[in-house]
Formats: sequence, C-alpha cells, structure tokens
Amino acid sequence: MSQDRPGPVRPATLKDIAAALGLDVSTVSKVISGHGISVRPETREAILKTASRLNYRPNALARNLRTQQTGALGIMLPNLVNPVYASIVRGAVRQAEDKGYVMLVADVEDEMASTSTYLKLVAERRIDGLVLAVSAAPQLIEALAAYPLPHVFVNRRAQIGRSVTVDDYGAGLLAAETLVQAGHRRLAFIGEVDELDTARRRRAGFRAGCEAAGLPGFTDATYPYSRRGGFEAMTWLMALPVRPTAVFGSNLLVGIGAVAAANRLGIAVPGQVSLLTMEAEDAMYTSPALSSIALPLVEMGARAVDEVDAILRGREPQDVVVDRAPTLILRDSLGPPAA
Amino acid sequence: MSQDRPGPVRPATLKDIAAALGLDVSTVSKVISGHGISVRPETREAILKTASRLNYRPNALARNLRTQQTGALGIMLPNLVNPVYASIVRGAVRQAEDKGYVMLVADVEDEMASTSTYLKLVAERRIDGLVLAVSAAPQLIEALAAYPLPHVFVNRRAQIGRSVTVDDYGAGLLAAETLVQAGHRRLAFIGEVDELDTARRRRAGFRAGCEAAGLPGFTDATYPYSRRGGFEAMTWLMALPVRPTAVFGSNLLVGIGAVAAANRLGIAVPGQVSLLTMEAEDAMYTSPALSSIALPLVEMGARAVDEVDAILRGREPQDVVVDRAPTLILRDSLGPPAA
DNA sequence: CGCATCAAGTCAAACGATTGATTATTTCCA
DNA sequence: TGGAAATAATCAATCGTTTGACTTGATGCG
Repeated sequence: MSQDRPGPVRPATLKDIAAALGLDVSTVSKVISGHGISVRPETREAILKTASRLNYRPNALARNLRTQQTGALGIMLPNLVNPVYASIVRGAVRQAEDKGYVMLVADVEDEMASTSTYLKLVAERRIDGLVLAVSAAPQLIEALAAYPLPHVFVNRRAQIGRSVTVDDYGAGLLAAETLVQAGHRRLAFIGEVDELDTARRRRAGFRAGCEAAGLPGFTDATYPYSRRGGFEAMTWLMALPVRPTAVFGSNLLVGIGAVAAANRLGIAVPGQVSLLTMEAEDAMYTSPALSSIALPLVEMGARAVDEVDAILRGREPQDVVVDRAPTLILRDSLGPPAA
Repeated sequence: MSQDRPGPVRPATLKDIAAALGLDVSTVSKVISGHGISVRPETREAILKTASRLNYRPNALARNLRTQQTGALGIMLPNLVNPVYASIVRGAVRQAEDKGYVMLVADVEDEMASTSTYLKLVAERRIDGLVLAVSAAPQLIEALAAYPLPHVFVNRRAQIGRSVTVDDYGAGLLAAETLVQAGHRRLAFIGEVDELDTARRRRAGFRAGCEAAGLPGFTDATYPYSRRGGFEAMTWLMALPVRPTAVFGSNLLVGIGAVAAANRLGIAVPGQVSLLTMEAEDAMYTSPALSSIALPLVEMGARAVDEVDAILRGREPQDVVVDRAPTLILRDSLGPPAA
C-alpha cells in the first residue's frame, strides 16, 4: 500500500507539467493547444515530452468553461429501434468521433419531448451543435429560433438551408422505372402521408416515373412507415377489385410487412404480384428475398455531422443532398407481370 | 434593431440574478442549488422569482468544473444497427434522461476501439459513469482497473458484481421445455460460441431442459448471432443425415436467417421442422410468423443506468438480473413433429 | 449587562484551461 | 553603443458555480 505504483491517482493537469519544468501554466497551455506564442524548440520538446510522460489529457470540463464550447454534438431522433434511424445515428456517431466530438443521443418520445429536450440541452449548454432526425413540430421550430444553436435536419427538409437528405425523389423514380421496365403497367405505391417529406419526395419521384412511362396513374396506399403499415397496405391492395401487378413499398419496414401480408394471403411473390422496397439488411432474408433500392443512410448521418461541424467553423449553412445515387439491388421479389 | 425584445442574447447567470436583487451570487447559488445556508423566506422567493423571470438555467459547464461531475453517462456498444443493442440503448437513453443525465453514445468498431474510446472519455472527464454493452477485451478490463470509473456491463457478465443481465438461462430452459412439450425429441440449438456469455447461458439452459426431459442430447449449431449465421446454421442442420425436428435459434437475427434458409430449401415450417427464436418486432412478420421467447432488453438497458446511478450515489456495485421472466409468444413456426 | 447563539448573508478561493497584455531578454543594425 | 525589434516567456483576468469561512446585527437569557 505504501509503495503505490504510478497508477491512477489524480490525472495530470497543466499545472503539474508546468511545475515539473519550472514553467508557467500559460506557456504549457499555449504549446499544447497550439495557439499563441513563440516558444524555444527545446522548451516545446520538454513540454510535449513531460505531457506524454504524465499522460496528460486536457480536462474537457475546464476547457469547455473557458472556451464556451463543449466538444459535444447532439442527435435527436424518435426511435432508435427503427433501423432507418439506427443507421443514421450510427453514421453520425462514428463521424462525430472521427472529428473529435463526442455524441450525445436523445431518443425522444414525441414532439413535445423534442422541444423540451432541445431547450434543456441548449440552456445547460451541453452541446455545440445538433443533428435533428425528428419531424419539425412548430414548437420546435420556434424554440430553434428563440434559442438558436447550429443545427441541421437530417432526412427531413424542415428548414431551407439546413437539411441533409438523400435522393428520395430519385429512389421513387428508379422504383417506377424498374417496375415499368419489368413490364408492369398497374403499379401501386405504399408510403406515409405527404406531411412526411421523405414520403412526399419518394411518391413524387414514383409519380414522375409513372408519367414518363405514359401510365395513367398508380394506386396510392397511404399507410405508416412501419411493418404493420406495410402489412395493412398490402392487405388492402390485394383486396382491390383490380389488383396492381407490382407494388413499391417506399420504406424497408413497410416492405417487410408487405411480403408478410402477401404470404399470409397466399399470393405468390413475384408470381402474382411483384414487390420492390427500400434496402436494409433484412431484405435479403425475407421469403422471397426482396428486390430493393438502397439509399446511403449511414453516409447521410455522417454528412449531417460534417455539416454541423462546418457551420461551427463559420461556413454558412446549406442544403446538402448526399450524392451517392440510389442503387437497385435485384433479388427475387420482382418479376414480369402475371400472364 | 435598437428596440430588441427580451429574446435570446446571453443566457442569464447567477450574477445577473444577484445583480438584479442586490445580493451576492453565493446567496443565489445556495438558494438555487438547495445546499448550504438559511435565507429569509422573502429573499428566497425573490431569488426564485427572478430566476424564473430571467429564465435561468445553471450553466452545466461551470457547474461541472466546480463539482467535478458532468451529469453525463456513457454507453458503449458494438453496433447500433443490431436491434438487440438498439433496444438496450433505447432503454438506457430514456432512463438516463429520466434521472436527469444526458447520455453519450459510442458505437465502437472493435475491441481496440473500445479501449481507446474508454481511455479518452475517462481522461477528458466527459462522463460520470458508463454502461458497457461490449465484450470484455483484456485490454479494456485493464484500462478499467487502471483508470476506474463507475460502470456496469449490460447483457454481459464480464466482471462479477458489475453486470446487469436478463434470465438467459431461463430463456434457454423455457425453449427446450416448450419444444419438448410440443412433442419433439430431436432438438437443435443455434447459438454463438460459448465465449459469448449470453450464448453460453442460453445454451446451458437449453441443455438443462433437454436433460430434464430425458433426452440424450441435442444438436449444437455454433454460428454467429447474425442473420447470415442463422441462415448457414439452418442450412447445415437441414443437410444432416438425421434432421432435428425442432430448432431453437437463440437470438432473433439467427431466427430470421433460419426461417429464410428453411424457405429457400423448401422445407416447411412448422410442417417439416419447427422453429423457435428470441423475440423482436420482426418476429411477427416472417413467413411463417415466428414463435419466440421475449426477454426484457429495453428494461435491461434502463436497469443498467439505474445501477450506475446507484453506484454514483455511493451504493456498492452488485450483479442484477432483471426479474421479468422470459415469456413465450406462440405464433406459427412451432408445431408437432412431422409424423 | 455581557456573552453566547443564531439568522442571514457576504467573501473569496477554488475548479483547470485559455488568452490578451505585459515583461524580460536577446538580437540586430545603424 | 543605444535603441528598435524580435523572441521567449510570465501575469493576471476570465469562464459560471460552488462552498467553507467569515461578518454583521439581532436575539436570548442567566
């Protein structure tokens, strides 16, 4: 006990380094932070060496107080268990780490919670910037205006100049083109209400694709982006007097629900109806395996962090659309229309 | 511009409140933090009123520096996109919020990253406590010992006295009992290697169940806890000269892969082989819908936060097993053995 | 009355790092 | 050689809260 090894004890501070070398803390600080003044090379060396010998790491608390920055970013989202959000968060968390931030995650129940969580984070000055993967409730927008903080919306175009999205329109377009290409003329689209802007864009793209192919229209099944939503949508579509021969489920969860419904109904996919959805890891393991369109969700999360970082460095906010194009992944759920 | 509304400007500080009332900041601080001294009721009132009028929120940065606490917890995990971890994190994030902490999430690539991330978090004093949902690499355990921080492992029994788990053994046992009950005598178990302690416990429970039923043993398919692992395991099992009549996939992902494999092989579930897995939202939407055993993952995440909080409040660390028992959810993938 | 006690505050020093202003020393050059 | 300029470092304030020590005036009471 008396002879304790270098061990943990108290982490080194600037003062320790300064004392060890007979220097002033300010000198040490300036060398380590890289700001400020000119220092003799040997002094610099000595400081750096002692710092690493003492295993010095700046105390984030102290630094934060002085600089009024936290080195932390936040991300707010409605549901971590939804793979769409999980992917975005993963990209964001990783990128934040790479850029030297830590990431604070808030999984908020509903729109009210998003506002109060925001207010709390801002008031306590816990984060330097924020990625919002939630829908833009009016209250939240107000709070954002009243207590501004560098932020972007991700996967949502909620405020112009502050969104990071992927090419949803292109995905919808590609979906329609793909189905038409396969010979289908009676298409259906499963998607959320137009209030959800990702749904709106995908639907718009899909519509454009149908029009370009000279189709009179398509059946629009407006259901929530959930497995259950997809299940119910497909059930509804299959009960229609004139069934579509191909269905685009504009979200992975919806696609999972849709195949499940077809299977329950004993409707062969793609024999009696073709199915195309959005991609995620599950798509390969349904029966049949789902043909799908992949969108770079993880990358979108990362880009959102890049944007917040850029804003923090003084660049003007801007809208960004991740430029990786939607890609088609062909598996087994897509075939020619039934004879 | 000259007549600006109360608006954002600079958030109020203790000094502002003190100045407004002609008091000392220390008095204000003591009233607001609730510590310390006696104050005349009317003074107290005045302070509280002014504080709320100025919309005062303590600056976490300053408070943290002084108290050497951050009000933040961390959670480290290998993969947010895996629904098992997503559930745990969700529970943890929510509970942290309820307890007044913010939650810092680190999604770490591999074991080396977990150690360096840990070291960074500790060195910079970013968090007061940590929930570890990663496997216990030796390096990490060393780092934990060298630079201690209140922590618990969740879903892993990595250090005695510091784990929060669910009844994995019970789940395995229940699985075996359920299959036996349905009339099966040739069982198979799909699970990770025994190094993963959740897999070990589930396997042990399953074995116990088989023994209790007087079965000579079971087929052990040791495959990774992933969709692909389940797919390959099932493929292997179905190619065996003597096939099991019922399979327990001891993880949801593995179960998804397993049904997919059966479907690809044209083997009827549950007609030719029964399948039982662990529960998650997807289980209802496979074909056939999976019978499963539910474990309280979200609750486990929440309990882990409770534990860290308790340790921070001075209670001794202890092992906890979330006491909600595994529950059986019967759907369509389980039936009697083929004649 | 005089001393202790108490209520109601104030004072001042932290916490550890940052940074503009300042001082001391050396170099350079006319 | 004297003074300006450059170099190398120190000084001291500051970020906003917290907290133990201290002051002041009033009250209790034997």
